[in-house]
Amino acid sequence: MLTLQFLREQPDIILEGLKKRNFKEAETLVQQVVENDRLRRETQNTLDALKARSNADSKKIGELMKTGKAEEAAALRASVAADKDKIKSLEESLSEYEKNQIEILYKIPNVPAAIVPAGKSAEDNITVHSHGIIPTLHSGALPHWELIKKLDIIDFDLGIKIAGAGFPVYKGKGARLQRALINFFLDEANKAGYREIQPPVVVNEASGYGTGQLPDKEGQMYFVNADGLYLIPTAEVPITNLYRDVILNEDELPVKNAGYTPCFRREAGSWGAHVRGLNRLHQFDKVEIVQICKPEDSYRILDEMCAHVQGLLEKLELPYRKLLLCGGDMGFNSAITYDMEVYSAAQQRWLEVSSVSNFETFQANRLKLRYKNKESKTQLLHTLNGSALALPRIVAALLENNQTPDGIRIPKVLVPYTGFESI
RNA sequence: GGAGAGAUGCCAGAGUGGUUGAAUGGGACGGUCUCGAAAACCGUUAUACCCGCAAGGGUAUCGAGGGUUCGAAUCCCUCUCUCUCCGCCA
Repeated sequence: MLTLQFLREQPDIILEGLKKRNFKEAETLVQQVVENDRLRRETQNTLDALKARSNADSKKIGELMKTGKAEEAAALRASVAADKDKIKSLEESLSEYEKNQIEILYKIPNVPAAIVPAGKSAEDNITVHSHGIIPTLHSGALPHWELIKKLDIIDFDLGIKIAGAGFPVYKGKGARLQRALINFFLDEANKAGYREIQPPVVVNEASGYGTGQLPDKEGQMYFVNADGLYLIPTAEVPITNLYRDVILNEDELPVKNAGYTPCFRREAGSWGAHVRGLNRLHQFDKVEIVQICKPEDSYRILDEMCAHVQGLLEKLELPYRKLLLCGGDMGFNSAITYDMEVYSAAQQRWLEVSSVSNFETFQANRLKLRYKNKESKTQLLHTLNGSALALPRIVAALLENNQTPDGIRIPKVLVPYTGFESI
């Protein structure tokens, strides 16, 4: 959620930035906020003055009663009663303006950072870095959905039997590979200075609003009706919400947390081509890294986080490319996003395995996440997060790229975790 | 699932209708004292919004929402959450 101050003081910068997202309603919405805000302030002004008068009068009545001047008190009472009616109607319109303000603000996406290119779709993203060699596979090489059947390590049919499509069952070396990757990612995060967090995998409504999944993406989350809880689509939600309504001290920054959780996504309406096998699931595992920092540090930290993710991919010996997303392909909350994609050799496709974003104050404003600066003024912080990493597509790429006629070769760095060198 | 208790400032905890944004204690911060520290003493210690160049002023907030009243932390209603005991249970 953009801050009102920003909207009020620099609407031109916002409109200019939102053009890069190809966000058509920008002008209308910004105008609405500014106008609504003007009316809100006007109303609050008269309301406050009226309340001030009635407060003072009430105090006077108390004094008059004490000194036994009942008649004067009665006269004042009448005038206060009259004010009260006005106060009530002004309060109603004030809360109407406040409600409008939130509703409009929820509809305006974050303003892209200066270096984010304009664009409409994934085709306008910019490849800023690539690494590794795309492997040439032996003849008879298979896509991962064939490999997992042949090796009997990941079973979609069993998942369908006990849950539904998109909930695979990992078996034997398949399950152990999952556990190995999770532990590897967590250990690497720990080495990089992240504190490990194990959050709940369900969150309440307030948390959904805090990180911006609600109200927009309501249909994308699984919802437990009986208890009003949402299954988390990413560990970003619980881990960032730990800091909802928090004022940090400057010396606690930056906050670096990381956590492994299963992630649940309904992916409503997004099934079809290109989503075979592990490419898109309803439940998957992911290690997420989350940082909270002072505004002036966030772009340095964004680079640091990207470097961490790239390091993981390099250690896993996976060819990858790093994309700077264009305005139109970026998430609603993000000011800038880098995607990491690995090459999946049998599918001959790039697969997104990580998304590293700086939200600047956009999330912090909703979360009321602030810090006290040196002048002991409270100021909004910046939040960032990134996948480090999401498992299924990593597994898909590992299986496809590392297949040999004799089996799947496990990357060296993982062997201490898996306890085996090939599948 | 059954029964009960509670929700007040950073924390603990008082306050049952009229200068109560809120006693008191603790913590934290600043100062005095000290070579330094401890102790003691003094002081400071909320957030949001509005008006204002500023100084400053106003409004709201004692879980949330509504009601009674000229006036509510205090009375009434609804909701939420937490805790305790019992039950169930990894």
